[in-house]
Amino acid sequence: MANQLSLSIDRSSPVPLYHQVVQGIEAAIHSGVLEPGSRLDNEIDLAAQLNLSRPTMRKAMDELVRSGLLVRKRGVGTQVVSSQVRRPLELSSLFDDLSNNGKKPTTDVLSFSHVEADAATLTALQLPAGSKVYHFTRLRKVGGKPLALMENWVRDDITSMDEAQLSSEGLYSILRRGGVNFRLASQRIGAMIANDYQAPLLEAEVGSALVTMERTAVDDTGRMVETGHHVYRADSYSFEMTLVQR
Amino acid sequence: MANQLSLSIDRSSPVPLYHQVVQGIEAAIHSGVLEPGSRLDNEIDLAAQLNLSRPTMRKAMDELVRSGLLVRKRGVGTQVVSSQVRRPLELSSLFDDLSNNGKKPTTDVLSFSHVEADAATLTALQLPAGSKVYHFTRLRKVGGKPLALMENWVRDDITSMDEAQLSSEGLYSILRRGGVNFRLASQRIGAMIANDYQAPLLEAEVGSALVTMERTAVDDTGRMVETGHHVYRADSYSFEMTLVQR
DNA sequence: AACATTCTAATGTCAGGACAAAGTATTGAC
DNA sequence: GTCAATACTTTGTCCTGACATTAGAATGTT
Repeated sequence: MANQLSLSIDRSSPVPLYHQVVQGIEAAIHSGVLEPGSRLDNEIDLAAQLNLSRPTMRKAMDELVRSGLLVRKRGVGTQVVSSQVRRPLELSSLFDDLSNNGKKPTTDVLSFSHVEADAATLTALQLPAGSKVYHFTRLRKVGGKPLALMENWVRDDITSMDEAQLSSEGLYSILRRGGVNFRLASQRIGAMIANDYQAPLLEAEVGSALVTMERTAVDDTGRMVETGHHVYRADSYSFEMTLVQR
Repeated sequence: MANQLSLSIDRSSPVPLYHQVVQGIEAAIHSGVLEPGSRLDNEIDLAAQLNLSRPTMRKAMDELVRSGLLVRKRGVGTQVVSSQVRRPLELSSLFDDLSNNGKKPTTDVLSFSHVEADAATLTALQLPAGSKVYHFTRLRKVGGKPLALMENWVRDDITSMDEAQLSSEGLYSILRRGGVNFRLASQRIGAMIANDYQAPLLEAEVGSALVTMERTAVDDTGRMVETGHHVYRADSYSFEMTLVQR
């Protein structure tokens, strides 16, 4: 079962060794060098082949198992699962997702204000009473076709923003440039019926199906940075994810 | 910053040390002993306090960071994020989820057959032409109220099943007892409008919003075990999850 | 007082070793 | 030939040790 996956490790590179291994195996799987179902060499041999220690090799494989590309079984070995399973949902904005897929998203800023937060927003962002937030509504289109209607509230003590920025790039890239390091987000996905306000904007019929998402994002200092309520046309958007059993 | 979280580690227990630490810290966070925003002692001290090595302590904290309960920052320390963020979506059945929350779900088996798989199912489960599968439709109720309408296809070369089993327990517990070790599932969540068939069964209006989920589950040998198409009443169900930045 | 430099504390990465536990395959007894 | 006991392979857990990197505080210089 010697599956020679000729990876090359660059010890002078600033990217961690285990991460180089992760990238190498990912590439091998996606390119078809490692076929679904094939067995890898055992951890010790693999580590020896790459002149790495076993813990480093294990850390790399841990990540691949977590992301669902590999499957391990004690006493048996490690197998490649199906390469066709999709990547797990990531912490990124819709704008980035679309851009990365070669699409050209555009944004219409329907409203923009810098106002005192209402009670619900204060709770969601855990802000003291009287705090001000940016509040805006955007319509995202791809190829001229409306895809998503997005309402967001962003705390104003991190970076300033204006309408022009929002219409030319994604919210998350603005915030990242403002020094925000996102760490996690909790979100809820559901469904609703397009109402009189949403339907014309999304160029859909009143009563057609929409996917809803509510999200609150937290940065590395534990601050709640942003909360939003988005709706997507159900005929052009859905959430894909991979769940991994621990 | 000595945050005495008096955990006790049982070295004779079969549960791994790092997992005992995970459970202990989780409990401390949920019970409020560790408040959101508070800083933990550094890894080395914590390990010393519990008479553990640093790698073991780190592995425990890694898991907590991954699940979104802790946030680490190099040169600074480790903080508790927010106790109110929910646990990530897990690989379990709706039946288990409801049971664990103290609900009493019931299941009506609307149809059940053991037939040759159609083309779409053969593809989804990656089976050879002519394979037979179990195909059934179930209606799940909680407190007498319909919640979900579920259509599933299960390969028949793992365990046999019948209508009676399905009406008394969840699909996943049947499969687990049949020796299936689930490893991962890929799923897609979207929305649709209730049609003439779905609406009366779910006791909803035709045209009301439904959350849709398509899922294919893979076991530890890489076999596609089950695929299904579920719809949920949007007014009583949504998917909650936590995304963690890697 | 403002700025650059140095120091310190904490997490991040990596090594090498040891033993435990779980499956699988082999061997042996009947 | 069948079944149970044994050996082997592979992953799982845990340890000790070392150095790198980063963020922030303290310090010194201009």
